[in-house]
Amino acid sequence: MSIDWAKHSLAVNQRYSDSLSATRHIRHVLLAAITAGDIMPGTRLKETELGKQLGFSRTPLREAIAALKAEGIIETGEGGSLQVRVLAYQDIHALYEMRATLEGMAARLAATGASPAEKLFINEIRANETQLINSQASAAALAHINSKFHHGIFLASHNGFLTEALDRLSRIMVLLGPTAYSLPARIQEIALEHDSINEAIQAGHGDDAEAAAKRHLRNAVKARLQIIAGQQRGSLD
Amino acid sequence: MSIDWAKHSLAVNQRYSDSLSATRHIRHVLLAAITAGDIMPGTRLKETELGKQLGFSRTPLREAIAALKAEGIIETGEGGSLQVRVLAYQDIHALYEMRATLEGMAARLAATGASPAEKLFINEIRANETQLINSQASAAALAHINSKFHHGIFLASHNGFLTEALDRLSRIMVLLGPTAYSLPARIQEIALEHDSINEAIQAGHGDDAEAAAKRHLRNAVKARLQIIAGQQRGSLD
DNA sequence: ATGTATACAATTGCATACAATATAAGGCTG
DNA sequence: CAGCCTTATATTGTATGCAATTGTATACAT
Repeated sequence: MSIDWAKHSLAVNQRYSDSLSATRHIRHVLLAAITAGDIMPGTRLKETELGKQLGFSRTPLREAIAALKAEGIIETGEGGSLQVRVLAYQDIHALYEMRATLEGMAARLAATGASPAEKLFINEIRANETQLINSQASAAALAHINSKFHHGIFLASHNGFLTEALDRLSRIMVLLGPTAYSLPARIQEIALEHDSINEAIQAGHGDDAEAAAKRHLRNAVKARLQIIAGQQRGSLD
Repeated sequence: MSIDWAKHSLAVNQRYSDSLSATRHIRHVLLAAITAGDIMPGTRLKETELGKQLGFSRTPLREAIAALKAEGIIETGEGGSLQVRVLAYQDIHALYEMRATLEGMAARLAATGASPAEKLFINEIRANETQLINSQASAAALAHINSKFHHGIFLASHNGFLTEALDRLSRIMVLLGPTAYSLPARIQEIALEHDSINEAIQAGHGDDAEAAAKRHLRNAVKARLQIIAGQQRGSLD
């Protein structure tokens, strides 16, 4: 395998201006590589090889891996070998079930407790998303603004544990591969669903916001299953 | 500080028959020590000292700490120094708010999706709890059976991510100190609240189970605030 | 030809050694 | 006497080396 680590390194360094410990740096780079699909679930990770490629010794590497194992991104195989976690089919349902509950909670709290500034901010992100969709932006750009919209709601919940739990789930979601923005038909649906969440939050209607968020995620899992069905190949050769 | 590490080590070894890697062993021992109150929140942890006391080198120690940092049990101070996480007052509300949502979800799923065997198991734990209360068992024993009751419901939800999230919250809860079982008046209330959760689960009533679990946690946070108020001392000397 | 056993290579787990940084103390100067 | 700078010590961050375990390949026997 030959992965362009510099690409991921750069994205990290831009934000932290090189003043990141090796352990945290490695953790970010590994996450970025997994998110980008450069390292697929099930890939075996060899400490020696990774260390050489990244230019760090095994000690900080192992610490970063210990953290990622605690988060459920990396798992140890039977013989102690390391690999990127492979999600089972039922994990997908469990994952979206959790997200539905937690994002529903976040939307409710945002509707009832967010500050005016936070609501304006969420509304603005939503407007930007509309612009991007109308300008036929790339799937990556749409996925990015989508993250910002959801994350803005998380933060507006004013509950650090909720935000952290949802962030953690988001990181695990990248193990599922391509986002729903690879389905053109789904893009317009997402826009409508985000609109109803946003409107309920702006209006301060907690019940509506929670319901809208849960609906959004029920539809999201449906789209996800569609993507997975499209990826099926090889198993019947 | 002189902590009886052997006590915590033993508890680990009993269950895993000494075949635990140093990293996992250390992680368990540290968690046990924090849970037992031997290491209070805010305590500074020095790697060299801990390593010497536990009889391991700093490498596995740092890996265990990296995992605990990822879980939010240990945090790094400004100069990179390590300390057991100190929860802020508002963290308590956020924590219980999360638990209310997640335990409500777990109770609902247990009511609607648990197998007959799982429901019987939960019912049995509940019966054991009644026995212990009637026999004036210690606060520690009551806290233990309480954990088993809640954990049984988590597992019966058949959602690994939910179970993991709740386990994680439970581990963070130990940072709050003594359990509600130190309040004699609360014990009977807990029994009643557990009963209504259990009955709803046994009857398969999802809505009722969720509502009962949420009620239980709203009362729990009230009791927790009472404990904290009772611990107030020194600040007005 | 297939199954098994043995030897070798590769990889992980742990410990020690070294480097960099933060903290604290003590002396010097204003 | 107070404040700051300097230095020394303590603690964290990183690298390397060694031991033990696991995976693999090859050879031999059935």
